[in-house]
Amino acid sequence: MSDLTAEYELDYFYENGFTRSECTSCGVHFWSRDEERETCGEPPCEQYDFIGDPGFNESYTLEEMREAYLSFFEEHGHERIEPYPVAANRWRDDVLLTQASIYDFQPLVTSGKTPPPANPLTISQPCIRMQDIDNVGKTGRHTMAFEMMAHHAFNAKEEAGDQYAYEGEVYWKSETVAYCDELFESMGANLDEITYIEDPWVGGGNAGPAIEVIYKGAELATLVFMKYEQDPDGEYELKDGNTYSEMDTYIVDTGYGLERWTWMSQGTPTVYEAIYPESIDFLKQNAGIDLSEDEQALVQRAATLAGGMDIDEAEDMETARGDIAAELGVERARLEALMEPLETIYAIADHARTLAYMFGDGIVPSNVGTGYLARMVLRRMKRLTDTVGVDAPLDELVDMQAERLGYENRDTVRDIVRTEVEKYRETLDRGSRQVQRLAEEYAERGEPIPLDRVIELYDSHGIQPDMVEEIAEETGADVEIPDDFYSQVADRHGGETDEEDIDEKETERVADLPDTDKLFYEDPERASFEAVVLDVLDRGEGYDVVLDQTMFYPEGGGQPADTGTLATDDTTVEVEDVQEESGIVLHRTDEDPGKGEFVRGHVDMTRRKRLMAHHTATHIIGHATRTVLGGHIRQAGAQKGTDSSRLDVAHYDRISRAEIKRIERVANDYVRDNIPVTDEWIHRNDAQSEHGFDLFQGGIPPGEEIRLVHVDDDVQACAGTHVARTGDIGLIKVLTTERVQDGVERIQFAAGDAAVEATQATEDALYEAADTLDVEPSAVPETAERFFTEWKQRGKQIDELKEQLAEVRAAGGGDAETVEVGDTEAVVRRIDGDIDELRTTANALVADGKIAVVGSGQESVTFVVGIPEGVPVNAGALVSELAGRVGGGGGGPPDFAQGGGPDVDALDDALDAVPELLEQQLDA
RNA sequence: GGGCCCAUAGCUCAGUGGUAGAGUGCCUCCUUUGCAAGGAGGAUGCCCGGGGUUCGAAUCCCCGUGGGUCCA
Repeated sequence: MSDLTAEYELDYFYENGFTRSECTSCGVHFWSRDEERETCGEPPCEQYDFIGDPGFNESYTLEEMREAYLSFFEEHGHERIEPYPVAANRWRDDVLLTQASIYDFQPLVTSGKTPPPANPLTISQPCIRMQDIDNVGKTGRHTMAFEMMAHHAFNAKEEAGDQYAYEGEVYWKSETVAYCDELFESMGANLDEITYIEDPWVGGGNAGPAIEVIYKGAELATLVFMKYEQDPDGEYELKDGNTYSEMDTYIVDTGYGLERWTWMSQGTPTVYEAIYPESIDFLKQNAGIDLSEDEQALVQRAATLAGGMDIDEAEDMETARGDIAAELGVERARLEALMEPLETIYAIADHARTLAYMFGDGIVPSNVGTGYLARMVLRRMKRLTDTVGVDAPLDELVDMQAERLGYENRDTVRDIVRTEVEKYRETLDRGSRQVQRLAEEYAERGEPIPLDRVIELYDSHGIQPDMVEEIAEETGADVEIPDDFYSQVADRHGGETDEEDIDEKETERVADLPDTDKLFYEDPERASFEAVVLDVLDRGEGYDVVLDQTMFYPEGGGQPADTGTLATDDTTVEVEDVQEESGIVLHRTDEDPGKGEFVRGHVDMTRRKRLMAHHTATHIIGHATRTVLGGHIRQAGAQKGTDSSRLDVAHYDRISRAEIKRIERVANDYVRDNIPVTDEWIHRNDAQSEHGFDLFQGGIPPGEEIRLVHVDDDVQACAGTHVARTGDIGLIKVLTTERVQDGVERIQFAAGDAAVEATQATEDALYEAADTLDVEPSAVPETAERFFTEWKQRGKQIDELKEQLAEVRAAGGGDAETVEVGDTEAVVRRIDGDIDELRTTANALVADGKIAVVGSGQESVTFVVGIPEGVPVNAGALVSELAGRVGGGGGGPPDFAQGGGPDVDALDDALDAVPELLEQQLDA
């Protein structure tokens, strides 16, 4: 394993009198101005050294510290960049949440494909790390939500020339450490106390040397120097066991925790009291937590030691708590009773802030993706508030944070939280009823509740095991929840199949051809064009024709490919499909037009026009939906077609019929206003800074220049073809909505001719129904209702009549064959009716104290046998015997049985045998 | 994206191949009456939709629809 020791030999360290030492406690290497220093300074090697004794000259609020940092780097030649959303999946598809500022620039900027918005730059990026969820509140320093203040510089090796989106070196390691020192100095920190720990960094396919910056027991910054990428043939083997090679680009990636810096400046017992003091006060008061001075002092002393309460490092929380109690000379139980409510309060505030970021940035609760993570956080927060007795509504707590963070969609955020809390309440209600039933069942039996039932409750119904324990105890049932409960749940999911996406694109000789000139953007209404065949690739099932230029739109952005023809003087070939591979348009044809030929292309414009109408309509429907339902509406997928299209949007509730009507009306207003649809190619950084991330409704386009399509004030990055004016669409008709996932609604609609056709189809159905009912179309609902009611009444009437008929039959007469069996009269009879008639007849006979054997032989044979109480005949056995004679089977309880078989011809013989069979049973 | 669970009376649910049930609510009557309640009787239902297996399906199988939940 290569170590990167040489990487840390910075000129800056030598020029400023630093010494490299090895921590006597944990063995890491670190640099410090203090040559006597023995430990690295980070917990657990040392404890917090600033509680009650701030490490900076002045006390800063969160907002002040953010501003101080950003303006410091602005003054040092960095451009300030607006933060990105916490939902990282808005611009990349490999992660869900933003976990570091560098996420903003992966993968396109770090790989050098696109330029950074500024170079160098500074930013304070909101981040969410779900993996810290168990530490939140306990260590005094962990938060799920935090802002990573950072400065970044993107460098490319001189010899790489201009093949990347940025050139040359801005600055590298020494300058980065110098900035850090200078920032500390400007805050009035004692530079002698700072340690720079060597801690190589590996992550996300990249790696490089990195430095952890420790001051007074707290890690305040990480300076990462990204310069390697994962490479199976690479010469460097790093700590994750993979090999890496050097990249042409090398990037300064720093991270300064805004919350830690604020905390350091205030010296409060925990970070939480430093960053949202008013929330903590409010929650404490609401939960009725009021500490005496002694208790306050104890809490403060415990806080300096709380660094050891890290679930990732501590053996278990109880032991860690015990150690701290011992150190303070108090009982563990006393410390726990004092600390736990506080820790819960801290966690609640952090959960609220996390949710404010998530919902504020447009995440919608769901059973998938970021929406699921948000749901988990919200439910956990609800449980925490219940535990500690906070009765303020969650939407208010989240709103307090959303206000602080300056979100403008606070009404929507509150609405989402309320809806989601209500959903959780329903789940809990449903769950507790189920657990109640289960517990009663097992309490009655005196058995413990089996574990797999508890696992099922959790896995299928979202019921936490401690809820089962609680209810079981109340009900008097036993249940045991093992420590590895959650891993047993995980086992149930076993065999998680990661389907491998082996998508071997054939780039081969296509790569050498020039990019195809796309004519369809210039004039999307034009059908014909002329071109030269640059190459023809035989694909076995057809040919891929490469032209120098084309009017054919290749499939992309949810818009299907054009079809049409290519004609030479000799032949005409059909274009069946069109795909694009790295800038080259491949026309799939049935015949070979001939390489080097001059062709006239003709696009099927009927199809194209329908697709264009649907594509523009998709933008309009999206915009209308956002107008009607709120700014959180975001495209979650789309597919255009010639007859209809669909748009999936993220929304936290079902879309009502009334809302659909409003969406339809708003959409058609845009059509009626006949607004011009315009497009422009602009630099992605300009597009992003002007329009934000809502641009990327349909995915993230590659490249520096991106195409924007404007429809009124709706702007989207889009490569598709559109109508010239919204009026060209003619009409937009919403067809259906369905819920494709929790939190995702699919809107299906038709545009233009297709909308007229769809409306006609609906009308046809209505007219047909009206015709059948012989009423006006407008009377159909009323008439259908009347018919349905009448139909139900008749059903009841028929039942009554059958009953009467059965009584009449039972009273005698007809072709009944009556035999005496022992002391009882038996009636054997063929009634060609349905099973209900046979049953009611048999029941009526039994009520008269007679044995009833009735059979029906319409399409198949059915028997019903009824036996009065006290008569020693087994109905089941008799039916089974009779049914056997008609080639079927049957059975039932001893007093009433049914059966039958397919052989209708054998029915009468079977009935004739009944007296004999009855005698046999009596004799037996 | 994947796994699992659920759908029966207005509501909450039982019913694992053989005559659709309970509690609650509803209606009528009685008792009592300040309210609450008590007694007797009654009506509850395309057992989510569509196919299949079977003599027979609420029940088993398949496909939908709607809802829930866990995981990535």
